[in-house]
Amino acid sequence: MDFKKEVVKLLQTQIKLLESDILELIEVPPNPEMGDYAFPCFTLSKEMKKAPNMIAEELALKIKTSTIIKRLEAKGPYLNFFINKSIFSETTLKKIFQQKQSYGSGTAKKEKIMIEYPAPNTNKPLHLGHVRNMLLGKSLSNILDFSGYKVIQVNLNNDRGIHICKSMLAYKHWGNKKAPDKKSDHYVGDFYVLYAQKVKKDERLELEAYEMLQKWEKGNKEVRALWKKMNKWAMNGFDETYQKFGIKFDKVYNESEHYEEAKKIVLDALKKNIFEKDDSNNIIANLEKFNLSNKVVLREDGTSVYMTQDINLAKIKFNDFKMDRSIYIVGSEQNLHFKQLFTILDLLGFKNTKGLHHLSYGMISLPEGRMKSREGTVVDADNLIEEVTKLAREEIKKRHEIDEDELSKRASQIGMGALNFFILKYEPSKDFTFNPKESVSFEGETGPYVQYAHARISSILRKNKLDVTTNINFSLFKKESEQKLLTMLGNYPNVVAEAANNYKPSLIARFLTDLAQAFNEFYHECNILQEVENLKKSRLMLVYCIKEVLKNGLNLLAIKAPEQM
RNA sequence: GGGCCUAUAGCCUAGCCUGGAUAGGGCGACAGCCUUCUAAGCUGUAGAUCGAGGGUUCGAAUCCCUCUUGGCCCA
Repeated sequence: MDFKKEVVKLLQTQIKLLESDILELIEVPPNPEMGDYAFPCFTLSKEMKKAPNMIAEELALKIKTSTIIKRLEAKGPYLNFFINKSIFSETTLKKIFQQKQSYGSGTAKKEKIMIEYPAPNTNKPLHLGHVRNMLLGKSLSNILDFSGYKVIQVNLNNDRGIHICKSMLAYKHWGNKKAPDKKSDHYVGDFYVLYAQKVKKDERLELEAYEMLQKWEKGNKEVRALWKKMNKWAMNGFDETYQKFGIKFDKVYNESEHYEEAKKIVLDALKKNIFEKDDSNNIIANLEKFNLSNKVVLREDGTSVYMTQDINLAKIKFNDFKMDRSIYIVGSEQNLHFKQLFTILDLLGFKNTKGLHHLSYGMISLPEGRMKSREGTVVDADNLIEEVTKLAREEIKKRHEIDEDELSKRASQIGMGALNFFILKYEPSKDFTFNPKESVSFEGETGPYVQYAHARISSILRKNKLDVTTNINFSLFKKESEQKLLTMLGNYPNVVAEAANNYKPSLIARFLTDLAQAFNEFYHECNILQEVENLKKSRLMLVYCIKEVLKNGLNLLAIKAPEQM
């Protein structure tokens, strides 16, 4: 049942516009009292040389109603359409009841989409920036998968380079060959911070780190062994954190495994005159034609830069998966880098440049300023999880006396719910300041607010199961709050599609706040269990469907929907 | 010096791509609502020259130009 199409059909009986043009024009009135769809008559007024108000009034008289569109009304320059509410209620609710958790999903598509995230450096633990990255990657994967695409999630470890050697060097000097006595990536990170402190007093360390890198490049056994050991610590630690966010990768690439062959591609392209040499003998890509600054792709001493790896990895990944689209989730400070990368790949004749996309997200800073790993002024991912879980635990304890197992389960669901939602509700491109004290709240536009609505419905349905063995009357939803809910439920598939098309999980988060809010208004206005049998059944059906959609949307944001809070 | 992004109430934010009917929310403040389905909730009040100026248009928070602010990047 497509109500909008019906509006188009009715309009076409009187006006000579294409279906697609009319669809573009149709909007939803700001207030439900004004109707369900509106057709603005401004554009017609030029052609017909009449005031839009007049046109609206004439059309209102001429167009005949149908079973689906019950009434139409001219309101100023708008022609407003009122749909048959009970047909709408019935089709929407029945659809949700039948499809359950697949309501809003897209038809299976052939298109394969690769999502690459969070691509950490293996010399320090994951921080708040990675948290944003991981949540975007994870939820976008969920949304695209739900929309019917084949999603491939890959990670890339930046596991070689001078920054890695710095942690290694500090460990070599002051680590006393000890095994980690804490989460192993944090242990590695401590030596990175230690290096930064020591190098301030002794500049020679810098040279020493550089020598270590050279030894590594030459395959020095001792250096390689240390490198292997510490990288394993780092990656094992990351894996634990990925698990907390429910992240799994289809494939993990390591920079160290590919950096040699990457150089060959560059040298080869130099021979073909695709690249050139600059005054300092670096190999560069000349991008002047594209209004981009030139980019070094291989240093004069033959060492590779990030760009060298990225060119090669783009090819490797494509050969591995033959994906149609490839989305890199990387911070906005690398906007130029990715513009250059995609242009360079184009120059090199890479087949799939149209499918490349940099999903850029804004910086997160702290009230004190920018986060700096070297100085230890970062919000650590694991500590953050611990903190929000602890806060959630305290909130639960204020309200309930429950056993430890249940308590820790709920605390984790609610704490992580608050964290995920807080970060995902912002548009990816927005910068924001993270204030640890104020940011993770459980009231207002938050994850727990949405979860709470879900838990309330669960509680109602525990007390009275939804009975579908007898007929449900779908024309009993007379309250404004009920109508608002029905409209929102019907619109969910459009929201999901928009989130998928624009790579914006934030749209789902906004929708969920609105739906939860509409439910809470309804909840306070209308009783369910005390109502007469007919209305009780209808309302149980309504809240059942709201619960399904809340859970559905939360899932897309990788947030659990607790039955009890 | 060049490029990209940003600006909406005390604070955070939606709307901007695709111009349209009174600029939505949230936090905080103030005033109310728990013997009734979970008060992590609900209702109400106060709070916005949509950064500034100009232009396009019947109509601009939305499109164009200039300037300012803050951020990121390149040299």
